[in-house]
Amino acid sequence: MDEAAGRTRTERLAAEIAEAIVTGALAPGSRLDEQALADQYGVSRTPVREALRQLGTSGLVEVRPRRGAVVAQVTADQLAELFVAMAEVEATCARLAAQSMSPLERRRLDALHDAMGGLARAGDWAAYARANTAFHGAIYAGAHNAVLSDFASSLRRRLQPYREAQFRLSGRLARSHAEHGAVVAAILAGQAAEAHAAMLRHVTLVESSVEGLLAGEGGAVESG
Amino acid sequence: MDEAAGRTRTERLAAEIAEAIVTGALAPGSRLDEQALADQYGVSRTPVREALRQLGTSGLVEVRPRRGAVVAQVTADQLAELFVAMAEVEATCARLAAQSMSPLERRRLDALHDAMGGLARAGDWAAYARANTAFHGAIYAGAHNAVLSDFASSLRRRLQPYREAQFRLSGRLARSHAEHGAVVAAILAGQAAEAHAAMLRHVTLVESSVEGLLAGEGGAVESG
DNA sequence: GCACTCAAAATTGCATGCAACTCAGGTAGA
DNA sequence: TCTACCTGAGTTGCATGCAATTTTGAGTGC
Repeated sequence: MDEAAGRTRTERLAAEIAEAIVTGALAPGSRLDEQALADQYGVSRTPVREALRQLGTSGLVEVRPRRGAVVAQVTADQLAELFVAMAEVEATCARLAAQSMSPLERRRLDALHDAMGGLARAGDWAAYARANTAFHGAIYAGAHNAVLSDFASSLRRRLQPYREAQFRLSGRLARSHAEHGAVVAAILAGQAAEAHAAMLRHVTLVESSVEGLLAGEGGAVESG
Repeated sequence: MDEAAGRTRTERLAAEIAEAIVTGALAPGSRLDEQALADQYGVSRTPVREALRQLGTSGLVEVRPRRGAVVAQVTADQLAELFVAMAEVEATCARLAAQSMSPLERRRLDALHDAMGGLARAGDWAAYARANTAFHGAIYAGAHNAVLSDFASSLRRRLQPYREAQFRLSGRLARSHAEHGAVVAAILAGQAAEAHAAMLRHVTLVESSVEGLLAGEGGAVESG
């Protein structure tokens, strides 16, 4: 059976290529040869081209007219801008969530946060990273605004390779959980301004943590 | 040589179709038949398909697999979400601009605001609408963050048909200019929080103005 | 008169082929 | 030796054709 029936080849290709980029299987700067990708996935160039265009508008791929596509090269400056943008948008979502989350949503967010405490104490960074995506996703959803939520998700996906590494740093897990605690407390209490500030602080700390990692790796901006 | 040198047919098509949608020449909900568009623009279906996909990811067009593309139908709820998202993102840009605009950028913003005062007094709503785009663009640019700036621009483009109508309302021009005044004063003074609040207030007032217009038109969400 | 079935038409998804452009390597001229 | 030009391979942009799916409309039974 052809998994994912109903979806077109273009969609599946876009998802697979995006996955390969996000996980680092395709390094930033790699050329994305249409014919090579077509051969690799056993399709023709047409759906490959459409998938690359789609990824181009989402920023994962840079398509240069008549000069081929490459995996988007993120400079240190662009990385900083991406982090600032994500911090601001997530903080906005947190503020809106504090204002408009339903009681059920608040309880679920609280429960999720509690569960992550166990993962942090156990040092299970892989599980924590997964739960972290769900945690931030719950806050996006709580903002009750699909436009902001989609944008935040897309930024998060683009930054995933750079964020994930920092969870392996010793002590980062516990600190992340503590920062989340401040966000959750503000949201549950309906304190909009405080939720905004706490989330901005949290993501900004993630950024400086990542910057420390990158500096330690010696210059090149790589996802590790 | 082909007029717009360097650009591909796909790019030109995407720009032209987007223009047609934004100006209302293509009404929301219209089917976008690939062959018909290809005939109309004198190209084959391939570049049309690629252009439609591209517009799909930017939200102007809804592409349904195997079921064709239509001009994105904006429901009243979605319109409200778009306005909230734009208000929040613009407010964020205003806050960042208050923090990081250069002296030159501040002077130019001030000059632009002054010039718009004349247009408002003259009641030249068409010129005011154009200058308004430049005004908000200057604030995006002043945030010094391409990611947020691009997102804000794309939201603004999507909402353009709904925003423009309200400038024709008597008195709206003067009030818009007064609201801008509060934003400019805060940015020039470097008062970040106040710049944020003033911009949020301004865009939210635009939203309620638009909602009044739509309600007055009698139900259907149209661009007028 | 209305709902359901089924086949033909229309439309999309994808493969293939060709022309135009880019770029690397080599050659002629200064 | 260096610059400029040219040539050829390789890649992209686009057109065309075919198969699969959706849609439409006529016909049938209730």
